[in-house]
Amino acid sequence: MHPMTDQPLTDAVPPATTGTGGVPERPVLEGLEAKWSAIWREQGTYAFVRPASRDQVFSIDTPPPTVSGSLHVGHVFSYTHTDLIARYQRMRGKHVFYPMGWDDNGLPTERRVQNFYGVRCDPSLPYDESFTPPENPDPKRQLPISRRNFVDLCHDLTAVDEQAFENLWRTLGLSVDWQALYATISDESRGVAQKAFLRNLARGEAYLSEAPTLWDITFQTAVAQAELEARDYPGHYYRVAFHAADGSPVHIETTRPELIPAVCALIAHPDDERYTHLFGTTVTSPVFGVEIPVLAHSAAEPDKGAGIAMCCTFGDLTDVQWWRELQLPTRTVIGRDGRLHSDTPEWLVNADAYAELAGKTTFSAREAMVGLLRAAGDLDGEPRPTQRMANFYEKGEKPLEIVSTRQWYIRNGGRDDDLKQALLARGEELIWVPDHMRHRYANWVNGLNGDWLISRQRFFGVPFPVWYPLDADGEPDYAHPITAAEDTLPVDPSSQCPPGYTEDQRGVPGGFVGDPDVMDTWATSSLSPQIACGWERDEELWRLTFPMDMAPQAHDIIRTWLFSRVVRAHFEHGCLPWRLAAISGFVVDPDRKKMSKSKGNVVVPTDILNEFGSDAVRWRAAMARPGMDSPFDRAQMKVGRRLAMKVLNASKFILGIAADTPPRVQPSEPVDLAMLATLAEVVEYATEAFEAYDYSAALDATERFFWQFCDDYLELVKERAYGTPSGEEEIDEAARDSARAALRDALDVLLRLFAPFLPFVTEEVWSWWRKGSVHHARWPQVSDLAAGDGNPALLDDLAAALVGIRGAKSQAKVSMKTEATRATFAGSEDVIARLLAAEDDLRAVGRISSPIEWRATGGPLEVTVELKPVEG
RNA sequence: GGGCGCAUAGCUCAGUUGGUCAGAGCACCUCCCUUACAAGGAGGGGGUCGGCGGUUCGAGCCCGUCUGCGCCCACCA
Repeated sequence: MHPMTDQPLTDAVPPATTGTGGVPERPVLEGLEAKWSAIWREQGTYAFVRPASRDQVFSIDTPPPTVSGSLHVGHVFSYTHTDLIARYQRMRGKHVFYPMGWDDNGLPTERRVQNFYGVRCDPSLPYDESFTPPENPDPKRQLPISRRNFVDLCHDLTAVDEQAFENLWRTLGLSVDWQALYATISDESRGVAQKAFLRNLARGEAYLSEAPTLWDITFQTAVAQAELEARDYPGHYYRVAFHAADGSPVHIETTRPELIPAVCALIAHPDDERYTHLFGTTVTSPVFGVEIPVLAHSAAEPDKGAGIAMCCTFGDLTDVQWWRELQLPTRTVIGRDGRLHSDTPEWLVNADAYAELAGKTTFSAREAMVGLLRAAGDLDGEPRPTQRMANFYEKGEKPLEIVSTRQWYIRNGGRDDDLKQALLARGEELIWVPDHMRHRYANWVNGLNGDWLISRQRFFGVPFPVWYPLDADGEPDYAHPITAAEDTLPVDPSSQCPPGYTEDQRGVPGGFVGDPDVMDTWATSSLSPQIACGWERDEELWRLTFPMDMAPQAHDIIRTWLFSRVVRAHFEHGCLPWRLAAISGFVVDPDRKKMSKSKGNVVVPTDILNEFGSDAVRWRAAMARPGMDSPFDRAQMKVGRRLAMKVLNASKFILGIAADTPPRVQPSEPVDLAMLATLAEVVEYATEAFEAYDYSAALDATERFFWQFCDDYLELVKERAYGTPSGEEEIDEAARDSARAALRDALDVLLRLFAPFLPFVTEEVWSWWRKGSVHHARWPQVSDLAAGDGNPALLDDLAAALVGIRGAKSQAKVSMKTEATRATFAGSEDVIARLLAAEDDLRAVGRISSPIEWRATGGPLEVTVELKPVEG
């Protein structure tokens, strides 16, 4: 089925073969991405082939990117980091399960569809079969369309977006198995999300509750704690007088005077002597004359504002706490659209004044309220400007309101200490790379103050698979939801009817109504392991891949995606969803600011991939260590490009000399053995580094060796390997073949060491002389290198000797090919002894025409060179 | 306010258990068009390893402390 993946791992040094392409005259980087990504696709190079047992598998919970968003270099870097590990594991012989997912449901897609097509969803409209989107969309005047038409457009647009994402990933060379592709809006994903939800519900881990909820007035949906973002928000302090029974004023300070009609208590700290005499008494509110109790609560902070606060339903989360713990009445004035109710609240004593506020936005109502307070003489002094932090929905632009709504929750330890401790223990159990990221998890779990709100009052998402029976008055019975049977999933309760009912009973007394909400996108993506690994749909795949090996992701979604997956797996399977979390840093702009669209500092990945090539960009990504933020620097890309080019050129050179060296020919010269011994150390080091997920260290060691290999070793053995000595000496075939065998073996190993980082050039070179894909070649081992008793120190000595020779020529400002008529090497006995073994190579590279003089001085290496005077 | 991380050449960063550890690349300067490579090659200048204490025969490396920077969380009175 997959010819490339079914064949055994390539031997370290297979019989020399000439690849189909052969070595080109002038190798180039251009076109390698297109060429090899097409071949990999055709040959199924990265397809997951199921082995017999779990321990042969390395499975990866790939982050499903939000396809309605745009990718920037940060994504390119972090996905590359995952791919480096995947490729390493594959070369180690693991069957790598590396799926890709598209996160295409949810609010981001809805927003993009609204803007792209100039439409909005109106669930009350009927489906229009002949609907086509407006030709000239006007984002300001969005065309209302039915829910089904809207969802159709969401599917249409995500399909286009997903193709662009796939193309980018293929160009970047991600070795994902595109057969294992999933989308969070697919039937399968919806089925998994609904099934997991029903299981949670049956076990009491999910529940429906009417409670104060953080509410975004723009999107008109509830949002979860994990989606909050505290931002600076300018406002004013208003000093407002309430009135005690004896008429004396009690001043509070507020930034939201428009909430005065919603006040249900004044609250101060029990120990605050300024207010102890008022506890248990009542005051009347300004303008509206409502009688308000003055109460004590320890959450009141004496040094904040006036030290006594007005508690409204609801201004902030502290209000919710007071309202709950002091059992205060609910006096809601702000609606789901963020405007004050048009109807006058019945608890207001002086109700007429409310007409000034009714139907207004909070902003306008505030202005009007200040006018009323001023007129009543209850505004003390002038408003004072202030800058405070307010909670925003991370995708929203207006501060969140708190409104009481009925929502679905999943328990997450926010209201249950036993569960919290169990989830903290899961965080302890998980291996984190880098390790300190575990603190962010613990920090977040410890700070939870409520369960996980998963329902959203939106349209493009996974519906809740429940209906509610309607009583004789047509009122839903929320306490007894009708759940879908597992074998009917996925279901859409707005178009399908519950078991035991018929469609004509929808919405009529005694009938039923479908739950209108959808799950938040995290409620689906929290099940990415269950979706990708075939939970209860493909038992064999599940057994082979779950729990997964690695969860790669960036640190910003530890509190959302990582935590929610832990919660779901803990409930459903009683284990972690993976062994290890690999946390990537961000790519930041040169000023170390996070890249974001609004700052205009985003670097478009396709641009740099086109300009420098994928291998170059991958090289730069690999330089960013796990978890470290990395500033974007265009100049660095050039370095990666140079490396990729160097691999092509050096390989071409080596293969021109050594491609046909028979396998039985083994290196024997001390210089060659020294080089191989050094390379063996690199193999050892790089392997250890990869085992510790430190791809940067593996690359660093490989690259360091490679440059020295090119600059020194290649130059040293060039002439010997050619077998064309300049003098009249006879060709030493054994010495020549030693160099050729060493070059052959070194290249073979180097290509494999570089393969995870530079998949395109290494595959290209591999194809010149090897069969199969380098990406299925076995990861190199020390035993691949016949280094014998080679001494790595010799290579360093030679490097120092070369610096001496080259330095002399450089200082004389002459060409490197200038003849040296005399050369003296003085140094410690050890060094001289070692260098003596390479005398011929040194003479060749230095163009030294006379015998070298050696002196053992015991001091550091000193090189003296006499140069032939330049003629003319 | 709580937590975490970082501070080494102009820039980006390595420096594994304390003993050639003062390094690499970029940038900069000089030179070389050498038959793998001019989007190249060779050579070179450049840092009191954030400050102050301490442990030690010896400290970028360990401990304490201070300063600066970044990130996460909390913070609408």
